Amino acid sequence: MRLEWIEDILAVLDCGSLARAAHKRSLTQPAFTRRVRLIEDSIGAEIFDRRRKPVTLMAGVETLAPELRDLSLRLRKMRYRLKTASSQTGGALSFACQHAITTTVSPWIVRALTDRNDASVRVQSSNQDECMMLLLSGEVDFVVMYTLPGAQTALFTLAFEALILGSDTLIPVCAPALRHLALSNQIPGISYPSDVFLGQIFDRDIAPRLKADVNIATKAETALTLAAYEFALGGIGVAWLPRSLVSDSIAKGLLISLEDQLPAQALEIRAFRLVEAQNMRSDAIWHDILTDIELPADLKRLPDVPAGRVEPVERAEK
Amino acid sequence: MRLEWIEDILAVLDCGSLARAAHKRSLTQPAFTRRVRLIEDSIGAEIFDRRRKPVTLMAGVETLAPELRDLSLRLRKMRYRLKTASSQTGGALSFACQHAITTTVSPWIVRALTDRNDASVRVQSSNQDECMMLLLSGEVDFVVMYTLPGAQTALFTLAFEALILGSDTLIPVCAPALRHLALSNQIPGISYPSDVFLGQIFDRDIAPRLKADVNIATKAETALTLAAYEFALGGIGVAWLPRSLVSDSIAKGLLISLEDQLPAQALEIRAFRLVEAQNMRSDAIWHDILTDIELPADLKRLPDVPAGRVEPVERAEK
DNA sequence: CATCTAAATTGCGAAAATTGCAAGTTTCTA
DNA sequence: TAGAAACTTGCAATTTTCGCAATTTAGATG
Repeated sequence: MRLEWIEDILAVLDCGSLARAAHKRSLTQPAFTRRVRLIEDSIGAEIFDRRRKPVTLMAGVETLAPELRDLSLRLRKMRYRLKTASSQTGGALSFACQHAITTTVSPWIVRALTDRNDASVRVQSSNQDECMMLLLSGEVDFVVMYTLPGAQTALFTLAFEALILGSDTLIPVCAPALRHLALSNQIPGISYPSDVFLGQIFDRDIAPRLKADVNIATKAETALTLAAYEFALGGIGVAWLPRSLVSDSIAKGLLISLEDQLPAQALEIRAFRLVEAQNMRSDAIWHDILTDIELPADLKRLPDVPAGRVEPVERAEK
Repeated sequence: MRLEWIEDILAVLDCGSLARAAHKRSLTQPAFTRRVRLIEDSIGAEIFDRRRKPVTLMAGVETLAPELRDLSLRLRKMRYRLKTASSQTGGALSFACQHAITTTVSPWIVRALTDRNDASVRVQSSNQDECMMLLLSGEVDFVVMYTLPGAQTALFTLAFEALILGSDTLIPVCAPALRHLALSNQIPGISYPSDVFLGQIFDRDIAPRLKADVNIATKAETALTLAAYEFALGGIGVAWLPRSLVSDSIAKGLLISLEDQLPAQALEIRAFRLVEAQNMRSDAIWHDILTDIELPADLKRLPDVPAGRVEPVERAEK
């Protein structure tokens, strides 16, 4: 039995097919098929239902999902505790943020923390799911993520305490040379894979608002906001990027904003932490520093959104 | 994180050195050293304290031992539940017993169960530790093991319910041709490794009672009672074997008992089950069949030992 | 019913991991 | 200060794991 296997099984459950699960687990699809069969062989029973084409879990196994999730989490916690049991990283405060946040918001947070606190700060960036796992396994003290204004992204349960740090907007931009194309009905686009957060935002909240006769032809796809930024600068196509990231380039005329012609999407920047397991130091930081951190102008909290602590959002199944 | 790793770590904790842990985990010592380093590399921290020569766990890691044991058990349980979730073995009742029991007592139990019950019965034999793990992980309904008369073998906690099925005696036997040697001061012996149950019995309860001037020269060592039996028949040396196993051979003159000259050790045959997690059927079997199972004469309960349910024995650390 | 397509499996060669054996090192112990 | 026990390293053989390409299979479509 391995943590790896448990996560493979859960990936199949969550994704609904081997192909998508393979992608989630960063393997080619044939390799994942084999690994899944290895798991079955090791355990000595059929775990996956191969009678239908999108392979799913056997009915009996789905019942075990909650226990599997719990084990996955506890194993991650154990790994982390083993890691820190001897080599006391001790003093360092750590947080995680989505890749897209790393370049815009996180420097301000790090500065705010180091200004008022002598302890060192560790930052790591990852995708949304992984950020939450880092938080749940105790590996980081808090996470900073983009969320949709208002409320319920998946995964946020009563176990989290949230704090709005600021706001941002995902705006369509392109190189000035592309202006004529961007106003046509056949727009060259730089898109995000639909399994990363920004890709989901695009698919769910931006794409539906495009004019019916407008078609976006994906020229490039990347999961990394910074790569999309470079592509946009290079004139590959139109990219939806956080305003905070591109405001400089727009001011310099390297990029132009298309938000008058194409839909944009407001985003909130929130910090989350576990309500349980808080130590004094991280508590002080949470209240003293994060609640009124001074972000640059284009990341300021929107006036109509109440700042400060918000109620934990409604529980949602993934 | 793997179940394998957790058990490796616990083996080091329990054995107190890499060498012994390697043996327990059935690897050569160099291979185990490497695996242990692989674990450390994967986790990214020192887990083992190499400053002293018998390598031990880092102090901080020992703290995590209870959690590690719990995870180990839950992973085993999960493996079993995954195995049985789809392919409902359903009807079959199953039990495990020590290797030494398999040939003597278990046939009678199987017969008693199949006589009164239509369901099929699964038996597996293993060593003592593994039997307990099978029981704890729910993989078997009960286990049957030799114990010392009276009480506290290791590992038995309040979570178990015990039942005395019968008694047996570990007696010294040899081929008739060896009688003269067996009565000398230099006895050729067939011994058990000290990490199996019968080996521990021998080291702790039989060897100390040998006359001071008697020396046993180990000619052969085996963990399997049946192998020791064959060795004894083949005239390799003196072996301590359950009376029930050798009574036939003694009657036929193939072996002779040396219990007048050398120490013997009475053993109890007990069944154990978890007090929790009992279903109706296994409960009925426990009470109706096991409590007054009819064993052959040489396995009968000793008259001075009260039959029937006994109180759970005292908790003991391994 | 034929055809098409998404999804899963299989063949194969390369890269990586794992292990045992033999030969060192290091650290206790007497 | 030997000697021994306990651990580490070198090395070669074996096994696993993986990606790519080709093939098969279950549903969907016309």
